[in-house]
Amino acid sequence: MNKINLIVADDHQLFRDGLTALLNKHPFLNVLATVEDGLELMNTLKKETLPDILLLDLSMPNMNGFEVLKNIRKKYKTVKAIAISMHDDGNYIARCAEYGAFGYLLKNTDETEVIDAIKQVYNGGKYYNQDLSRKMIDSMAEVKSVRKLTKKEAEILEFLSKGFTTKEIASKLYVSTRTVETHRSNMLKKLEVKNTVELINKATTLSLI
Amino acid sequence: MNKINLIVADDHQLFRDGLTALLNKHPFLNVLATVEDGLELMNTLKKETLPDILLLDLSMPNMNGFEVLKNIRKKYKTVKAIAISMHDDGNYIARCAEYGAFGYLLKNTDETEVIDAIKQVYNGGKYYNQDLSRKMIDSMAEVKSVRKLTKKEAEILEFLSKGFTTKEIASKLYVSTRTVETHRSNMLKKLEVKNTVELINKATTLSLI
DNA sequence: TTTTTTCTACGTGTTTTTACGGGTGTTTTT
DNA sequence: AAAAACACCCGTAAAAACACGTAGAAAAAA
Repeated sequence: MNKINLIVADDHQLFRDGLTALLNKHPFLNVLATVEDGLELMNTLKKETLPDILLLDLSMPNMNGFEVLKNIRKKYKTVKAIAISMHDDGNYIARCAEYGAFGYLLKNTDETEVIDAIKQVYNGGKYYNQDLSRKMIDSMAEVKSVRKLTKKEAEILEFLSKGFTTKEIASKLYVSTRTVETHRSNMLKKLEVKNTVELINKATTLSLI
Repeated sequence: MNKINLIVADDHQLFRDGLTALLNKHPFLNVLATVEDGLELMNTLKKETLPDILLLDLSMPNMNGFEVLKNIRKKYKTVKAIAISMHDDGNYIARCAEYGAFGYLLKNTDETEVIDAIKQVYNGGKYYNQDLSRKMIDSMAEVKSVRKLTKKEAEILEFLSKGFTTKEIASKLYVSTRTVETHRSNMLKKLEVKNTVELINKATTLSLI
């Protein structure tokens, strides 16, 4: 059996190194490289041998895990990504599945499960454990009903989440306050909430923000 | 030189195991146990040999790192805690210092720094690197100026952060909406912000919430 | 090229927030 | 023990934000 080549992507060096130390105890695994964000990853893939498996943290600076997944699927079809996240969140999981991740692991999983997942994915399978699959299905209904926010809406949401007032946002975007209010109000309807604080809370849990 | 006995506390098993694998490569370190939350830690300390050093994640369920630090200082004076957090946040660091942590490390530090910190603390020193110390000092002024929120204010803030409206909160607490508004407005002044969203943002970064 | 969606904006009536002020009881300082 | 500071409560009036409907032009999708 050939060695399985891996790359580990996570923004916390300690986690990265720890995980590598852990993986390296297994003689059939070979960690080719570790990177701290999506950008570095893409550069590494350009230059080095392609790995069989990519262990990918979702929350990274520069280019997050979701972006990475999209890119990988386009440019490096042979690389199979397994997401590693600390969020036990149906929406995250669903998005990973959608973007073509071959597996999803929680950071509070154990060594055995990681190894299992790697083996399974390497052999052509997928690894989403039951608990996670259920969460994903639960969140589906909700996510679908939300569709997406439009560009302008997302832009305004961004400002709202930083605490800017309607007036401030209007002047930044060179539109009338009414327009900003309309966009906000449309978002309230889309997400079925009643005020800005709830909007931001919900947008956050749906990772729209 | 005796071996340095350690306990690792973190809610993510993979991080815990990874860090342990990493520490165990060093012959003078000995990981006595790993635990996944503050409660389990306190139980372990009750029953087992006391460690020299405790590597302590701050964000854990059941009993978080800050609570742990308080307890440690009361009951187990010989155990020296080093906080390991992913938050590069002056306020966190300051609170750790206040509660008697002997060091503060970021999760994106490297192996060398961890080992350094452990050695230094074991030998009677403290380990707060320069960058962090500066952040702490920066945040000091701000934190002090904030004083504390009163009970009622904190209560109302809690509701606000969950997206309840003024009216809803008023009826929950059996006071007029005007009162709720007054409290909110006082908080806005205290934290020097201009609306509820900013209030919640700031309260969060100051960990008042 | 139709059709649909998105972005922009307005009007009107309602609700919420803000600014300013006042009152009572409790705790802290002097 | 008196004075000062704080915490909590509420009112009015004006300003801002909001709800809800409408609607045209531009952009995207079919």
